[in-house]
Amino acid sequence: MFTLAEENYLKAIFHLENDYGTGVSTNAIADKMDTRASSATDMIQKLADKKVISYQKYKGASLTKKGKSIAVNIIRKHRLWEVFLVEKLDFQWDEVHEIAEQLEHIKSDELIQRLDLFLGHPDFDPHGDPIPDNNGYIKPTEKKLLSKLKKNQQGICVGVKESSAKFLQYLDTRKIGIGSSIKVIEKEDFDQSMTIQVSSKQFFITKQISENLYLKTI
Amino acid sequence: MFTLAEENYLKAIFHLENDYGTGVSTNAIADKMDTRASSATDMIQKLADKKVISYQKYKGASLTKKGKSIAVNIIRKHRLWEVFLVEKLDFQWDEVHEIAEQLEHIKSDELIQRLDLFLGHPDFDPHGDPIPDNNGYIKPTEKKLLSKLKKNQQGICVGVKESSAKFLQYLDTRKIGIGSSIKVIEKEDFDQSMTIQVSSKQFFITKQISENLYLKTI
DNA sequence: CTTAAAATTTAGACAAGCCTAAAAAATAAA
DNA sequence: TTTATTTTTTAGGCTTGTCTAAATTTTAAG
Repeated sequence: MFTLAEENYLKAIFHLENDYGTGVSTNAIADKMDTRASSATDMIQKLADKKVISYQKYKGASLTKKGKSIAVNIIRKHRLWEVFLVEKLDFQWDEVHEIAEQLEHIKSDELIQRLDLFLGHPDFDPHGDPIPDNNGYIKPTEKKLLSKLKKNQQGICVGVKESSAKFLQYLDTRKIGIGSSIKVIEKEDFDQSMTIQVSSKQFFITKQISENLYLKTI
Repeated sequence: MFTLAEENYLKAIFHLENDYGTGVSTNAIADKMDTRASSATDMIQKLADKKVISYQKYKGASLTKKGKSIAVNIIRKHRLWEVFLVEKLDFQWDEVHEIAEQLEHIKSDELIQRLDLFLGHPDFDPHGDPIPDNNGYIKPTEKKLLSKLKKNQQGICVGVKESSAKFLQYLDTRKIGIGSSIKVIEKEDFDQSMTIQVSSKQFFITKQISENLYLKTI
């Protein structure tokens, strides 16, 4: 069995490997966990002892098959709970992350199986992230960062990269959400800022925004 | 803020005061928490420092107003989650206790408020225990242990005292549940065993059973 | 009322998970 | 390629919550 802290480290390492490739540095982990490198080293050694990561001193860490399976299961729980909070309890999409961070650690396979059924086996969470199935399989989705689009290209918003409450609220006030149709009207080479059109309205957005919005191009 | 362990101790002390009166002994707490008296002493002293129990060495502990309010809130959460598990996820009443033991520690007032609304402000959990309202008020219910009834008296089952899976399954196999009409057919003075009638069927039950079933007499 | 038994507390230790400070290794720069 | 910088690890300490063993207090028995 794994402690709360162990589970959170495994999840962090999973996300880091996903975003920046395999072999995660101690500093990257410490950073993600908002802790010190020395604490991260301690935990990395413990997780290596437990065979959920492979690790060589100074060379970074990678999840083993077992570690990945545990991490994906936690992510599955997190995302299912987020769907529950939004669909059943009428939370806004920017309010659910912290609560799901707690709920994801509840231990009961039966619970998750029944929750999944209750929610109608959803494929995506409220931020557009795919929900791993019971075997840990994550359906690959073709999505592009808005920042990668060129002038006049368009797409449907299918997800957000960052999901902080602040960012989600920013989107809310501009009526941008999952399903919104977004078209690039103008793109500035110098600072990557853009003018985009969302259902007849035009907005000016910075690179920081366009790098955190996923689109499915059409 | 209170840790998981602190919350569990507060809950235990609340139940002990409820069942056996105010001023709870260290041993009783240790017993309930399935730990050693020395560990209980440590925690009792910590809780006293935090002003959630009043405590004098060798004289037992009692919840302060603040401590009681925290304990009741945890119990409220526990019972609401039990309702959710049974009503929405179709769990059996004997399967929900352990999961609710975890869920009761999720920290979010908003969550509980919305869950309560989602469930339609239930008054009782699946074992017949009253759900404290948002202010911590527990509606007093007049209920009697089946063991207190005399021959030929009858009532409606409104709750169970013990809620272990084993006991609940025992009741299930005999089709006894919340709402069942139960009549005392015969009562043995010597060992307090009884013959009871539940919807045309008669059963022989021991004292151990009748002391764990609550009835509303009619 | 004095002694035996039971209940409770204290003392000292340990694991988990974190910290700071310092040492060691790896990487980048001159 | 030698030095400087950054990254990572080690060493030693702290808190929480637990334990065992021993000391102390309370209660019960004779």
